[in-house]
Amino acid sequence: MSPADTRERLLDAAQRLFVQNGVRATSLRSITTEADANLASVNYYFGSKEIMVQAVFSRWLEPLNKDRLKWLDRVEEEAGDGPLEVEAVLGAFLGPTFHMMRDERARDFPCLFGRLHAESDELTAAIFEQFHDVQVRFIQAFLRALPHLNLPELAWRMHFLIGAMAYTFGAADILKFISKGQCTLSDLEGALKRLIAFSAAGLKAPVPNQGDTTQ
Amino acid sequence: MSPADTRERLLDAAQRLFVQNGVRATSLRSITTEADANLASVNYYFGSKEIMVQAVFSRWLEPLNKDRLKWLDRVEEEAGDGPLEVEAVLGAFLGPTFHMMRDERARDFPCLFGRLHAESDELTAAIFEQFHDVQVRFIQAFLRALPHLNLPELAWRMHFLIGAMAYTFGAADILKFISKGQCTLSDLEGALKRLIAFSAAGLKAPVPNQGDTTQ
DNA sequence: GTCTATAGCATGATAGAC
DNA sequence: GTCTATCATGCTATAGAC
Repeated sequence: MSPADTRERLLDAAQRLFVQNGVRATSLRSITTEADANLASVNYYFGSKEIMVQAVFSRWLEPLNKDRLKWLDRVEEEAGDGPLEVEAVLGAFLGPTFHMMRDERARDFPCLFGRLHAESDELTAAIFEQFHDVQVRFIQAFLRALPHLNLPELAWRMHFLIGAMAYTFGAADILKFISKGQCTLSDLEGALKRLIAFSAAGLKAPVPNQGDTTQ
Repeated sequence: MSPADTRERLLDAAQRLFVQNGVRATSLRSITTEADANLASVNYYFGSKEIMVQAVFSRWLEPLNKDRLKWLDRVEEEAGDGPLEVEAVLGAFLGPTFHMMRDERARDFPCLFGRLHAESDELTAAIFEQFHDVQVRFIQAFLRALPHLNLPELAWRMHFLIGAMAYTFGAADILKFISKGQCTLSDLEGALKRLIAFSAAGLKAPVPNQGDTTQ
């Protein structure tokens, strides 16, 4: 059932517990117990809790971001010299995360990542550095798809978009609460479609009048 | 400078440290040191750390939610029997939070609350129960302002909206990162206007075709 | 590679003097 | 109300047997 390799079992167990209780609140003891491994194994395989936390995140974040870029490559290729569709760029940005939830072992990673934002640390800062390439490429793509936005306006709207995404995964229980149990994340296609529809409309909205757009 | 009352000083210090380091990671020792009070004072005034955490949140959340309802009363009154404007309902929902940031003592509460979502607990569940009235009233108002949405579709969109809001306050450093330092939360009016424009467009967007809308 | 045992430290809570 | 001192517990990390 679970992989034989202790190192992988530790990562799986840590990920599961991080989702449930947060990174800080999860002890090495609970991880090694859950992984059916020895307390000392974490330090044997990783050297410290912090390095292990990094490993938990990098394990899925790296392929996830590669997926996003590959997907964006395809979208840009198909568009050629023509206009770039916002919905397509959004699909490249959001799709891989939703797709990830079809893989049983990666399933709870989007939830974990959604929750990470609140536990910001020196630790978190290191993780967000992995987004540099994705950030640069998607800013370019969005600017091309949304010629009515300048960089600061786009930055605000990407921020709202990322918030909506992070919250969708990290706070699914609140969705259930709002909808009186009628909405859950289990319909992944529907959720993705809804998030794209919502944020495409938000991104396309005209910029409201104001004085200074740089703050 | 700081209020003379120890109890208040403890709440202020706790709030400040919770924003910086998270609730779980903040020790009673650091709180009492920051508040210039004795280690035993937390247990003297509150009985336990958990009760104090509740107090930190209730202190601002209660007036905040009352503000939202009063603001919504006014919006509904002005609309009379006519149509209800989405932007006005959004103003009632979001405005009080932004307004709160003008009060020096409450300033970092929206950030704290934005970050809370990721530290969900039995503790958090109790806090979210304070939203019952606000939730009921705003769902009604949004349904009236957005007749093309049914409850499940609205619930999804409110979820996206709350995510964007929580992230705006809780992850302002990421906004700075995306915009290469050009965007900050310091222009509150601008931020509120942008968030309303973005989410009004998202809420108004037509519902994309799909089979089942209940999941 | 896996285990036990434990060092060294920080935590929340409390008892009791003032 | 405020303080010191301390308890019991839990934590990360490591040393060293097997």
